[in-house]
Amino acid sequence: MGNVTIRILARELQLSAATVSKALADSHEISQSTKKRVLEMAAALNYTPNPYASSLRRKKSQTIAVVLPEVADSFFSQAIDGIEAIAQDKGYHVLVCLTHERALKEQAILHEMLGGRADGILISSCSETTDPSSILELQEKGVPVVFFDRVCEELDTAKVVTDDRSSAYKAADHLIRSGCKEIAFLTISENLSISHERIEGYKHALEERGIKFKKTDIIPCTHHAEDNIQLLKKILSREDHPDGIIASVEKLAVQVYQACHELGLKIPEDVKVIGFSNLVTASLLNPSLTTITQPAFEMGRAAATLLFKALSNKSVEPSQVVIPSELQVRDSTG
Amino acid sequence: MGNVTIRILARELQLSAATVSKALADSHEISQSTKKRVLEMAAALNYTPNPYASSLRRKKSQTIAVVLPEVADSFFSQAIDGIEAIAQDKGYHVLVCLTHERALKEQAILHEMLGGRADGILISSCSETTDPSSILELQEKGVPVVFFDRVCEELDTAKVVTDDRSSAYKAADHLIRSGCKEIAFLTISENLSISHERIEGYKHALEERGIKFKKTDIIPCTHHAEDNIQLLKKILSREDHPDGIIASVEKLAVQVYQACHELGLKIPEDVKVIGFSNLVTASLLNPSLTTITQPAFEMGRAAATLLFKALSNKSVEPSQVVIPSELQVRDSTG
DNA sequence: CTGAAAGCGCTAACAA
DNA sequence: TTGTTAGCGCTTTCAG
Repeated sequence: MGNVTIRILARELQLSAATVSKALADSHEISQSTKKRVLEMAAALNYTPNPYASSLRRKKSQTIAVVLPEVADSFFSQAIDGIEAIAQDKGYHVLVCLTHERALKEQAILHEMLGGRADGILISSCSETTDPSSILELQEKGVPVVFFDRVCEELDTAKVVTDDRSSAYKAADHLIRSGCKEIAFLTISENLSISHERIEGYKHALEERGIKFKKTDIIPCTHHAEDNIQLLKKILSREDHPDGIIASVEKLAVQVYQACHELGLKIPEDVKVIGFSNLVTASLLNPSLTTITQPAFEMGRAAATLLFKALSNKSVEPSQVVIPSELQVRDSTG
Repeated sequence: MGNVTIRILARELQLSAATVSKALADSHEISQSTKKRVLEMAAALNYTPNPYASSLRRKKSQTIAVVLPEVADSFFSQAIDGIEAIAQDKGYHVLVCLTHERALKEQAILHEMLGGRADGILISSCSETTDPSSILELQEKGVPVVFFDRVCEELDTAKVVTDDRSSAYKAADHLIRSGCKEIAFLTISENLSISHERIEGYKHALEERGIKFKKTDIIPCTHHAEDNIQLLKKILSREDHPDGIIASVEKLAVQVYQACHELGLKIPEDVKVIGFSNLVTASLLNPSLTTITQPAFEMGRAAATLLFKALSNKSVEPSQVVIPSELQVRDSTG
């Protein structure tokens, strides 16, 4: 590889490696003139530091890991943009680790993080049950962990969430006001904190409006689009199908549209639809989709900001930040 | 940090560090019984290797870097999913580096990669001009670089692209057959290889159908949605506005819809639209959007596969893989 | 202000 | 089959 190392720079400059290292780090104990010489030589020889040597020595990787279910989802990709904006600003790298909604994968990733690959972790947990042990170990080791969106309630970490419960309340309330009598609630996993919160908000709205909650209106969906569409078609083909649907996950909203299209059902006449979604195309859909829009980018930024605060303070305060979502009424509930 | 190291394992087991290291690597020169003991002790003490020590020593990071403009774009996020699927399978990590379409940022990232942070690089270059020097240096250092989608023509690297030229040809041809007389072509950067290819295909179709190419029909757009929408509204407000639009970038297709909505223009009656896009919602838009759908996931997979081939072979053949896109005719050109 | 020495945790030669 | 030794490239005392 014949790489240019600090030693080589030092030899060329007739200096010690230590001095060169300090000069490159802009240490105050090095004279301006030496710094200048070092920097020039570094540029001339096209020196690039070996990050791993530095990490090993300093026990810091200048890297944060983002652990999340997938990236092909508007919420997550926007959140990554927010995270990355902060990280880049702080001179940190972002390792993206996808769990594909598999608890085992998530555990493996987190366990691996114990090795010190990342200085801090941002996580939006997968829909299967989260095993808190690795998280706890990470915290014990002083690796700050910040949950965002899909948090783990049992854990005492910093968290960034949106107002899931009241958003779901608003969604359900809006549907009821629009005339819906039976509202189905689509979810991917009931043991996910946000699902739970959202279901509570939904229930609350029903209660308040004197509609009795039917357990069968909570529709557990899968991660397979086709299966969901089949299921939705079955439900929507019934004589007494729901006249309102809340899709608590972006993808599910799309699938409802697909199912309706295939069945020839009219939105909002036959069924009104509202989705938790960050789709840029929401307003362009046929019909335009009423959404609960989450502040994805801001949540990413906020989570990263909390993480870096923990990283500098060394004190990991388990604060909780709530950034409100917004109900955007469009034609699908009109 | 009191981390469990190989030395500690060795001490507990009354073995040498080397033996433990080899046992953990499942080396053939270690007896089964010793391996078993080591593994058990490692599990008992919850040992996790320090990846940076290993990287430093082996001069391999087990990490690949993906350098791309942004992640909040269906093409890129799907491509990442494809890349990650392969990387995870090979036991590699994925560092996502965003350029935000800034050439300087891209250069900085690539330069930094010279330090050995990643064993290989996947890149879809930004829309500003790419400086090939860092890429060349990386190649000289034996770091394989694979371009995908937005390739750099001057560089002799492995590349994964789609059939941009013939796709654009098909798009333009389809519009002409649908009755369009003047077709605007929206692009974000003309010095981007794919823009160039696509424009060529577009020109070719015009020529073949006896429509004279007007340079003013190539509309250079920006990365600011609002600016683009203003521009589009200006163009579409003209008496003699184009009756067909090819959006060569996913976001631009969405912006055309927005501009038309705001102006009250009807798609496809007033203007027909076709977009290079991987939007899952394309078929649900109002009206459904005719697309050139790129094989994003497959391109990601293919690029990663090429990279790993280079990583194992040590021979970086500058092969070029072309995966065709698909014209999906929908109502926006009906 | 500069340098010498030590070592982060791991692994590759080489020896035993 | 196991152990000894050395060192990846960097940073951090501590001494000069």
